[in-house]
Amino acid sequence: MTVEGRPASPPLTARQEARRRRILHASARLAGRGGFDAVQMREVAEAAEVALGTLYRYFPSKVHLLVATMQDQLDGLHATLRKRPPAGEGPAERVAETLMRAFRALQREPQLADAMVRALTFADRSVSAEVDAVSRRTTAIILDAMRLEHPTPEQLAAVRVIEHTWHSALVTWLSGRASIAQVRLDIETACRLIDGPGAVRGRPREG
Amino acid sequence: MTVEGRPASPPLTARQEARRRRILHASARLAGRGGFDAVQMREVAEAAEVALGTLYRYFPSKVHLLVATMQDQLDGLHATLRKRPPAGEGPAERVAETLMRAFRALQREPQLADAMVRALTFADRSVSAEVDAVSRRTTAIILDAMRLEHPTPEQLAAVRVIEHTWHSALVTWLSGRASIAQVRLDIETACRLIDGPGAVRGRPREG
DNA sequence: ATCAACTCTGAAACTTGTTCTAGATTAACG
DNA sequence: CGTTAATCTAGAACAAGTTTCAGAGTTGAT
Repeated sequence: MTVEGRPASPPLTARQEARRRRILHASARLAGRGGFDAVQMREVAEAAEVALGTLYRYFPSKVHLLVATMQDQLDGLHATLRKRPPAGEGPAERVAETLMRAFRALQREPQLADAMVRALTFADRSVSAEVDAVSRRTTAIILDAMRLEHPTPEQLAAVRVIEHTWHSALVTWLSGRASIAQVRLDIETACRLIDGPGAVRGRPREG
Repeated sequence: MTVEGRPASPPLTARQEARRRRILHASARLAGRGGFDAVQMREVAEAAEVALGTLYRYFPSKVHLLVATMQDQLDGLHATLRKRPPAGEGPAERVAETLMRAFRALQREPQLADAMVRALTFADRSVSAEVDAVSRRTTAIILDAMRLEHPTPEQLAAVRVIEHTWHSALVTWLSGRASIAQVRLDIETACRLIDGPGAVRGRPREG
């Protein structure tokens, strides 16, 4: 409820920006080890060389902190993906390819992924603005991969379902209830909605 | 980590069964008021007239308790649905109808829904067996609604995506980031996968 | 009925997220 | 510079989940 985050509000001084960075960095590093539980506010504060009260001024809760960490990581991912766009033939293929690439990135840091995703799904209404920001970034990544001038309403609806699937599949994988292969299958299934019933008449696709 | 739950293991005595019931009842009642945060272990213990240590012997964590509460509620829902099966024409329609009915049930107790769903998505590996049980119950409800003798592999894949969508849409609704109308749309979109590309060319068939 | 093993109770202790306070630092401005 | 408001620090305090422990109560087998 305090401040921070939105590029509006008082712009941060250089030292404040540096503090914010140190905090996010410490958060990601601790998360990279023990996952959600290892991100302990006292430890984050200490690692970032910041008082506990200051940490709470920048991020009003542990969930806020981890969601902000996720925004950070997603931005990095989006930039990476832009540099090497997916090569698939149709929108559905490209989206599936992009998401699986994102998945492999998360696989390299499963504990970090765990921390971020748990925070995201545990977030209550007080974090909805930040969670929404994460959701918008995800949508942007998917739409980028589709590379369509004018997505139809059906395709936009499909994107929503794909996002739900991506998100939920991630959760089941992180909690050890689904394999990567299963996740890929789920994502590919959801992506079939993109060139839905209409597109089937165009061409079956392959890959 | 202790015991409990699985119908295997030592069968519970009548008094133990009664304690378990009191605990689940207290949990649901408290959740029905303030949601996840209102389910405080000390209060649950007091309301169930059980010592705190005993509560933890029955349910090794708050998350375990709430997931067990969800199993309970789902069983009730499944029984209700069996009594009045969905009336839609095709499998997709019936599944969408069923899920929206479940949704309305949750709408009547939004705080309870919040507590259960937050617990479910926050659960870590130590709860995966219980979470899996919830997932199986959900799958059973959907397959019931489809009313197919031999669902194809594609349809089973569709069911997985529908479950993901249901689950994730629920989360976004509970955190105030999506309207009921939006949830309905998302579920209907996912349900289109059931009579997917194959069914379009062949025929809906029902059994 | 008796003994051993297990279960339940009540209460304190411990952990970690969160809040609060008093004083030191910093930043903006004259 | 000097002042004033905002920010930061160190540390105590509080809240709720979880653990632990000693003793009372139950249970089951003999």
